[in-house]
Amino acid sequence: MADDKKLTTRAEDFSAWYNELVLRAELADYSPVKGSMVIRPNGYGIWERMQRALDDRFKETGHQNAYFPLFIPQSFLQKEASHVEGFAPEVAVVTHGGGKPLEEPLIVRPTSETIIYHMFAKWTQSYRDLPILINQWANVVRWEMRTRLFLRTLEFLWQEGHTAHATHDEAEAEARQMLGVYRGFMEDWIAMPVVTGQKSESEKFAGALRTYSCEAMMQDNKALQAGTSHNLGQNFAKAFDLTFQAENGETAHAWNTSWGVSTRMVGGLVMTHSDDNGLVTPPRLAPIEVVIVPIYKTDEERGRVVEAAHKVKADLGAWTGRGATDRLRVKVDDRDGVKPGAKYYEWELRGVPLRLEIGPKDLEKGSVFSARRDTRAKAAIPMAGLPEAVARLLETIQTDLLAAARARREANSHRHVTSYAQFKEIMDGPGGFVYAGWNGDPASEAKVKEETKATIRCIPDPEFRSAEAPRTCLVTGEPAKHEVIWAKAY
RNA sequence: CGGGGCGUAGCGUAGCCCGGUAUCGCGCCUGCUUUGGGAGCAGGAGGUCGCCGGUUCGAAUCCGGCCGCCCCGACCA
Repeated sequence: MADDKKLTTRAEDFSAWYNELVLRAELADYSPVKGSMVIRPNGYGIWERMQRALDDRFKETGHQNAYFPLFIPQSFLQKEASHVEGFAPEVAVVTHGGGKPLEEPLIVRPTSETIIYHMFAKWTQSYRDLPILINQWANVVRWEMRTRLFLRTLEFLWQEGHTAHATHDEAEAEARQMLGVYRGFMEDWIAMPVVTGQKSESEKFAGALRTYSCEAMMQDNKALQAGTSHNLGQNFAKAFDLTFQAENGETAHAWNTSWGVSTRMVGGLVMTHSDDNGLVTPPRLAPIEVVIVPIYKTDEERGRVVEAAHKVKADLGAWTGRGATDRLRVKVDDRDGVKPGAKYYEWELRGVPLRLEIGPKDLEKGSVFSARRDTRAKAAIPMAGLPEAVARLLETIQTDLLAAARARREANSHRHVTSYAQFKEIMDGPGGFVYAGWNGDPASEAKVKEETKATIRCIPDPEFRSAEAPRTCLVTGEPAKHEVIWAKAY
C-alpha cells in the first residue's frame, strides 16, 4: 500500500527513478507527439528562474535580446558545409503552407546561426558596427531518435547568444567569457559543479572553430554536457558574406561566437541533487523556497494556527534583507483534511528546500519547527528574527548542495589512470570521470567509444588538470598530447 | 531502423495459457470521525479491455493485420 507511493530508488534503476520523479513532481509530462514534452508549472517555474538569472548576466555583459524567426529557408542551412552535414539528419522540414506545396521548403530551426548571420551581414558595413552582441530566448527542434524528458526532446527551450567581432581574439575572449558566465550560473544557482574545457574535433559543434563546454557529473556518474560556447571563426561569416570595412579600409570577414544553454539544465538539476524521496531544488531556483504546514487538532486550534501561518508568510514575504525585489518565496499549505504527514511527503517530492511546521506547541514556545529538504535535518527556530534565520538557512542549503555535489564528483573522478585495462574496469563498473593522456588522434578516441561507450568530454581547462600531466596516451601508450576527461555521457 | 517488453478506469494492475461482458490497490466525489511523518468508516462516480478484421451462439481471452508507448543499441544540447 505504501509501496506504490514510493519512487523507484536510484540504486534499483536510475533511469526509472528519473522518469518517475519528473512525472510525479509534475515537472513535465509526455505530450501526444512522441519525443516531445509538456513542461508543467513546477518545471517551468524552475526554468523561469534560470532564465531570469542568466538574462541578468547576459545584460551585464553587454548583450541585448532579440528574436529571429522559427522558419529558415532550407538553402540557408546548406551554405556552411560542416554545419549542414552536422544537422541535416535531425532537421524538421516544412513543405506545405496555405494548402499548397512551398516553392522552397522551410526548415524549423535546429539552431539559428544561418538566419542570424544572414541578418548580421545586412546590418554590418563598418568595423564601427561591431561588435554585435545578441541573445535570443527561443525554442528549437531537433529530430532525435531517442528522447528523454528534459535531457533530449524533439523540441526544447534554450537561449542562443550570437556575436560578431572584428578580430579572432575578441571572438575568442567572448566565447571564453560566456563559458565563464555559464559556469558561474551552474555553480552559484544550480549548485551543480562543472568542469570547463575544450571539445575534441569529433565532439565540437558542426561549423565551429573551437567548442568549449561545461561538463557536470550526474549521480549515476555519467557526464552531462550542460552548456556550450563556440568560437565560430569566420566560417559563417564567409558563408553568409558577413563582412565589414576595417579601419585600414580593407574588407574583412567578421568573427562569430555562439553559445547556448537549454531546459536540459532542469534535468541536470534533478540528477545532481534529488534523492529517493523526490526532487531537491537549490533554493535560488526554487519557485517556492519555504512551505508552511499548520498543525492542529481542533477547530479552535486550526483557527489560531492557520492565522499564525499566514502571518509568518506575510512577515517572511515583507522582509527586504535580500533586496526589495528578492523576497522570500513562501507558501502556506492550509488544506484541511490532508494530514500533515501527507503534506510533508508531497512537498518533499516536489523539492521545496525548507519546510516550516507551526502547531499549538510552537505558538506557546514562540518558535517554528523547520525541516531541511536536503539533509532532512530538523530544528526549532525562534519566531523573533525568523526572516533572517530562514534566509540564512536557505543560503546554507544552497552552499551545502554545491559542496556535496562537488565532493561526489571528486570521489568519482579517477586521475592518473594509465592502463587501458584499468580504464575499462572503471567504465564497466562504477563509471565516473577518468583523467588520462590522449595522443590527440581521433582514431584512438573512436576506438575507446566503440569499445567502452565512453567519450572525451573535454580537454579540461588548466585549473581542472592534474598536478602532474599524464605522459602517455591511455589508448596507444604513445606520448600524450593532452590530458582529457573520459566518461559515459547523456 | 535492429533487439527486448508492454497496451484492461486518471495511475498501477489481476484475469488471457484452459472463451461466458472485468479483479484489486492508489487516486477522485459525498458524509461523519480524524489531523506533530503517507487517516478510518460508510456510500458513490468512473471501462470503446490500443485499433481493424476473422473464428465462435458468445472474444479482454483464440487467429491475422495494424498502431502506439517504454527499455537497450546506431545519432545527439
